Amino acid sequence: MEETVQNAHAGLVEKVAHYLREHIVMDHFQPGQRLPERTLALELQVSRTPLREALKILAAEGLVVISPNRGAVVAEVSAADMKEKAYVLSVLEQAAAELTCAVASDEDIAEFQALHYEMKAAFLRRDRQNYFRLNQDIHNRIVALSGNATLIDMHANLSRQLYRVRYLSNQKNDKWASAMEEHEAILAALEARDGKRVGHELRNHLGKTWIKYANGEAVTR
Amino acid sequence: MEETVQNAHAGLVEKVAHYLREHIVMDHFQPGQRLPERTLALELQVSRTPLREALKILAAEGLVVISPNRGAVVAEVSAADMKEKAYVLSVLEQAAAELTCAVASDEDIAEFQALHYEMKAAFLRRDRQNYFRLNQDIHNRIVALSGNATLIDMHANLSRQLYRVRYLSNQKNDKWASAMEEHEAILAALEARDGKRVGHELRNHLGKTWIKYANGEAVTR
DNA sequence: TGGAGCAGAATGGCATACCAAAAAAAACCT
DNA sequence: AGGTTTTTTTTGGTATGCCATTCTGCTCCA
Repeated sequence: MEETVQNAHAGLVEKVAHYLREHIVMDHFQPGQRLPERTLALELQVSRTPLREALKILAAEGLVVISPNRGAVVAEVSAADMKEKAYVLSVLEQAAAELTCAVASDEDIAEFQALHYEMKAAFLRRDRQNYFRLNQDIHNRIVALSGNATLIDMHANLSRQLYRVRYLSNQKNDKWASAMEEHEAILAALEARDGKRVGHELRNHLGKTWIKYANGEAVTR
Repeated sequence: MEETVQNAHAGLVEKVAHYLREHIVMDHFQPGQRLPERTLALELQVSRTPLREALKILAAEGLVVISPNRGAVVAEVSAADMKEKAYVLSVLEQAAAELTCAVASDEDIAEFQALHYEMKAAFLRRDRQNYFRLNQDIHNRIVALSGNATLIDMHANLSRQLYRVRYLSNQKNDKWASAMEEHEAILAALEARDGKRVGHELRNHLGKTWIKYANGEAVTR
């Protein structure tokens, strides 16, 4: 865990790990694809040592799978896996929401409102790109405000693993309008600082999103 | 993540990681204690390479902290950290319980009953050791039956990190009787296959356990 | 006497070399 | 020609060495 703002000057393995994470998550590496150490090391202009260490980290995060004497492979993610992860994600967000409601300041709520209406603007303009970004932002902020570092880390981790799916889901979501409505409900509950309700709405919202994805099949090879 | 039954013959890093995990979790290494590569490698009779890789894994799991150019240190666990983790643990167990109730077979429930009454026997004999073991067993089994691998992994991970605290908490728990009562309630809800209720009782149960700990201060240096 | 500065020792970071296991390819036998 | 065995090549696992950074404690100066 720990999420030192990485990058910059810190260790090579962090950079490598960060690089690989991004590429896996953004789907530049296919699931199942092998990650041969020498080749990759050559490409990244680093030696095998930091690369190997980075791979161990990614394995611990569940993004790659390392088989003994067989090396690292980009983790296969079945629709079932995604559903599982999404479920846990929703559970975590629900829990975070309850905490957040208990501690959010007026300014925090105001910021949620601001983000929400920005997002609504993006929705009205059919600007999926910004809608997606703001949507993510709101969800992350709900978790961030919870103040529970463990929760935040785990959420961030899951969120990363679902990024790809979530992004694609956003692109072709035909029930966009209803998703927007659900967000209205979330905001309303936030304004009322009703933790249980926010949690419930969130869980409902996320559940729907993912069911939509799961049915539509997708991506995962 | 990933929890291949490891051990046995698999890679050296797995063995080293497993060894360190156990020792950290069992409190054989003090929080804050440095883990110098050369020294440790010498002790474990391995070279620095697999040790370093093992440390990266443990860092990803949150058991050690690695600072750039400064090496690995057993993660400090403040009472606040523990409370955070315990909270998330309770959230995960609650979620797992709901799933488990939905899928548990009659045999599964029977096994819960069996374990419960074994535990009750240990309680009546004031056998804290076995009480603890059975208690853990029940909680783990509830999660295991959920069928959600992500949830299971995350729970196992958190559970490890809390092992030390939980163990000590068990040793000096003066509200043992009420804890036992809570477990009665959990079993009853399980028998009724009332997911919501099991989840609620579990969350309540765990919450109390940890509050007891947090007040009593402890361990954490 | 106390603090700033400066060796020297300790330690982590990265690269490389060597070994063993597995996979691929080639040769051989039927 | 097909399949099996053997050899070669590839690839991951581990050890070690060198370099950079940090830490320690000593010296020297105010």
